[in-house]
Amino acid sequence: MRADARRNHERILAAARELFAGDPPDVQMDEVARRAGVGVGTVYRHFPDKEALMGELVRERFELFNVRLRAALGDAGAEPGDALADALRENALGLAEDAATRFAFMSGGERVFAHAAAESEEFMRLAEALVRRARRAGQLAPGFRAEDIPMMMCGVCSTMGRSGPGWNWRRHLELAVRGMRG
Amino acid sequence: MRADARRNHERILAAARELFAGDPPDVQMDEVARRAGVGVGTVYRHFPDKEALMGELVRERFELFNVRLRAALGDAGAEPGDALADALRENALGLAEDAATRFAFMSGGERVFAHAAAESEEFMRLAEALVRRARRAGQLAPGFRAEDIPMMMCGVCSTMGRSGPGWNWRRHLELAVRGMRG
DNA sequence: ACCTGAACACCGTTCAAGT
DNA sequence: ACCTGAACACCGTTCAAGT
Repeated sequence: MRADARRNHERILAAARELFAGDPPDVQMDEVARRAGVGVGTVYRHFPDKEALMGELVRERFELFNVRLRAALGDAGAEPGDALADALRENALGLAEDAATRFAFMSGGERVFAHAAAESEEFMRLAEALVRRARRAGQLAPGFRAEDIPMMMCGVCSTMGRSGPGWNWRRHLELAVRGMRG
Repeated sequence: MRADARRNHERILAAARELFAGDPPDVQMDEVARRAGVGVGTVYRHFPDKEALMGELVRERFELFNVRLRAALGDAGAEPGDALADALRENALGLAEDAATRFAFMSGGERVFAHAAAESEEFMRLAEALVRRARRAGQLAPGFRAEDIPMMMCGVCSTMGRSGPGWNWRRHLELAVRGMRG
């Protein structure tokens, strides 16, 4: 990839992140191009369509999730149940601060997740290892599975950035964590 | 309201429900009009815009939710904690079978909920009464509040109709219910 | 190789004309 | 009062021309 192309690629992603963090449903491709300082055609050269742009945000977020899970796995000091719960809390916080990616997660279709397939599979492997450890230590509810984690994180994500009396994603997360632990 | 106008109103809503249950993001207003057997202008005469159409779906769903909560309140036989949990299960099932309204819930903005304000306030009153009873019976987790219910239902809703390994809204719901109960 | 932006297609919304 | 649907505006996407 030519140097200018690589720079454009990054600029387009940065522009998308900034704009989607603002008023996500109203983001236009022309606007992304303008903010990135390129023509619309260039946006489409790098990302086949709008969904692909969102897919890349999701893929990068999974990479960040995985960094946290790996750190939790490497941390031999903490109680396994706490290590898992804290990793989920940190990941939730990261997502709460990234409205652009939340939008991609919630409104993106299959293709968005297909683009992050490798990273989400790695996520599941790491989550399974953490769950196994916590289970052995007797710190999880009997029927809980690693596969429940994406659902619960998706649920907590769906309450982020929404307003309403009593709406607080941290409370929601703790409710879910209580369901996960014994 | 004239008889033909009332009939059109119902037809438009029915058409919207059917179409939004199919491929929600692709539903067009022209298509709603065609299926309802009216002109597009008539759709707009009855509903100021697309969001208003979704708002009405949400409002009617809250009415159904409230029917269940009232029934649970009236049922003196069951344990209060079970009465609450079962009402939530029934409401979740209703929503799971109604993809059109799920779309309205998840992708609708503030206006969608503003349109259902009266019904959602009634929902909170009923939920608070059920929670109070279950709390007195010692059947809820210490910090749980009625205000947590919309968050948890929103979370479970966000996993409905999505596919993925292990994705099952009933499991997600039971996880949340375990967090709610002691 | 890669970039540009005018042009096209599609769909939400309006409004002049009709009953 | 209410209905109709052609017309308009907006925005995702393409592609011929450029470097």
